[in-house]
Amino acid sequence: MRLTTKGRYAVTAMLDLAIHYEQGPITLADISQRQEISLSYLEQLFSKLRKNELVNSARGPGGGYRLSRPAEDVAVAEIIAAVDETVDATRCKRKGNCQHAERCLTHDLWCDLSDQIFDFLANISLGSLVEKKAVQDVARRQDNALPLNREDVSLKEPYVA
Amino acid sequence: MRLTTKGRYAVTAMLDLAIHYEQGPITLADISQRQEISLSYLEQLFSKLRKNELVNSARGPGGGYRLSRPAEDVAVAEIIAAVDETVDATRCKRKGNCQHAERCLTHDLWCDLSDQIFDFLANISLGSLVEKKAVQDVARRQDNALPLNREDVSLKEPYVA
DNA sequence: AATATACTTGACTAAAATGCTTGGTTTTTT
DNA sequence: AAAAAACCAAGCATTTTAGTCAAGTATATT
Repeated sequence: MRLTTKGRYAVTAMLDLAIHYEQGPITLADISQRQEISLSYLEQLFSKLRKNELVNSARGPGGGYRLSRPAEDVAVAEIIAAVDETVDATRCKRKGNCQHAERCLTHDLWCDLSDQIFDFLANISLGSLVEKKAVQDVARRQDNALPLNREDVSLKEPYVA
Repeated sequence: MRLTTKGRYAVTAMLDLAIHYEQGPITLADISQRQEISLSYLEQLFSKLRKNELVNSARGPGGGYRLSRPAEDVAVAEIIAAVDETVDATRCKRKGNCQHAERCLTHDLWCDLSDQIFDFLANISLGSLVEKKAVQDVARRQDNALPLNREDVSLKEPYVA
């Protein structure tokens, strides 16, 4: 299983989209500021998310990204798979050729673990995360810290990390 | 969760110890040949395993390493924790200060996942692995490929990777 | 039509982690 | 004494990570 900052960033960004779904297309600049992820890194991630049809994009002023499905139908496992390409704890990509042409001593153990992790993440949807109180609290804090709306963009000061 | 080759190597080496427990102290050179892990890397891993009291060492000819407890009482999670120092999927080491002084949007998700992985690995003992047929088959293959005993070391040819 | 805004692509890179290697030293047995 | 093993420390080459940067292309507003 590859579980790196990349996958975490992708899930965080997708959750941000889910939370602000009502507000129409969300720009990467907004996500960048709220979640403190560099804009160009987000661009890379969203390129993959779009190719995996997890988000739709709209160009031009007023554009941005939206979830392409209801948040309830998007599993965390899908998001990580979309950006990390693999959800696997073995070294042989489950082929069983870890030691020469054959399997190593612990091959089955890592396969079982991979299944376990995948099942866990496959059964958690963005929708279920949005409903959690802890998530809502953090989202409220982030929105208050950076209260940007399309109506009063002029009010905001430049963001400084 | 850090689940790298390091942790996999450590578990594999410990499983090798468990399988050959009857044969008295096992040298790292034996493990290195059977499991195809470099000797000096094994030394580093076993330094940590010893500090965590998972193995006992004996120096000098006829020396080597043994499990310090019955294989049934050694959880895979302990081994990985001993060499990787952490079994954690969050970026903040569970402190909840992932975003400035506060928690990030997905903090709880990664905490839950870490717990899940830890529970899985905490409930698998070396003993339960030794009993598995797949493991026994691989072990038999490895022993046949490199039939070194303390009695006929002179028979073996230099190992070539 | 001009412009602002948004997305796309690809090359590049600093820093960290990984998996070793080298070169020793001690300790114990024979 | 010689050999076999554990023990230790420093360094290193490669790969991966987590981005940045630059130069675009596309779209919507005005």
